Amino acid sequence: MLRISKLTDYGIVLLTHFAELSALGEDETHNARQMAEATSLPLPVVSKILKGLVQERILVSQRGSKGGYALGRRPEEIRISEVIAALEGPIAMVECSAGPGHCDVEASCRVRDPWQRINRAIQETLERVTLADLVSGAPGALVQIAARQPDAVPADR
Amino acid sequence: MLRISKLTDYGIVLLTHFAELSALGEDETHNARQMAEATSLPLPVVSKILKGLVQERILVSQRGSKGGYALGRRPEEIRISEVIAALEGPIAMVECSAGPGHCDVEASCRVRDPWQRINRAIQETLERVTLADLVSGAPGALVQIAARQPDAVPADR
DNA sequence: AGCATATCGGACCGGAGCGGTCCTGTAAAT
DNA sequence: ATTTACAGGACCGCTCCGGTCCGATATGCT
Repeated sequence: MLRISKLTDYGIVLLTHFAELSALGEDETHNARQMAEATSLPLPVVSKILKGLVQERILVSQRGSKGGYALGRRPEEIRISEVIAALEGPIAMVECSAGPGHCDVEASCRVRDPWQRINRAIQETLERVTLADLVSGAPGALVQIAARQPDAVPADR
Repeated sequence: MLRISKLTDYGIVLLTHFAELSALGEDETHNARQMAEATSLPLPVVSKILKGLVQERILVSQRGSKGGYALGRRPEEIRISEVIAALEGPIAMVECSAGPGHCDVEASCRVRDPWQRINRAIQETLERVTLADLVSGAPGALVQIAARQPDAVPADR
């Protein structure tokens, strides 16, 4: 299916919401519960995703009481490719693209090199899209919250 | 990981071999066993993949004794995107890109539209690469693809 | 100091889908 | 009629994903 994982999809939604809040001047940290409520996503899932994004410095975290998360950089500096890489590892369409040693006949493989190029093309496409591109337009963002119901998870309320 | 399935990867390898045989003037049909031996892949797997490729007319099949498979079109007319679609369904990075009805709040979703564009960009990247590009020793086309600016992602800023 | 809050890091688990096998039916050649 | 080979399934183990939970740590407040 050539799909990204659901977690990554949710991650984009969460980051979009962060960017919207940031655009409104609310640059303080927001905790996981607030983000979960705003996006209608389960809290544990949100928590897991935000943790993953912190490790790649896409978000910065503040522990303890009054703690929470905030964007680590400006939305224009956050590329979609980075988000995907943070949440599901390196972008590699086939194993052998991620590094050597994944295939025992890679020395003689005739398609490895073409795959590398295709992979690069996709990667560069994803690098050209930033978080700022996703939130642009559509003023009146405050009312319209990026709420996505997970279709596999029953609404637990 | 943004990866294609192993089956699809094998499918590309098999098709590459078909194209090479075709370039040598050997245009007869080749049966699954021959292809399995030539690529060192298990016969049942090869059989399964070839069956899938026939359904999308990428290969044509000949039943019975002396039967086998052959390319359904010229290598220049077989796009990688078609191969992926044949073996693992429509190219959709998120469920809601594959069609309506996958998400119950898609009407108000703020990130759906951006995802559609990203999805299209990837799809078009994959459409630009044909089987002929993969077998040509000097993949000039692929270099161009990687360098080309895909205007498919319109900067909507 | 002590308590409450909230992230951090990891373990844990059920289910879906993938990789892979096998079996029965059918078409074609000898 | 027999043999060959594709067609179309069912089937199954295994991995990985989506999702939950818990203990540890860091911070703010009283």
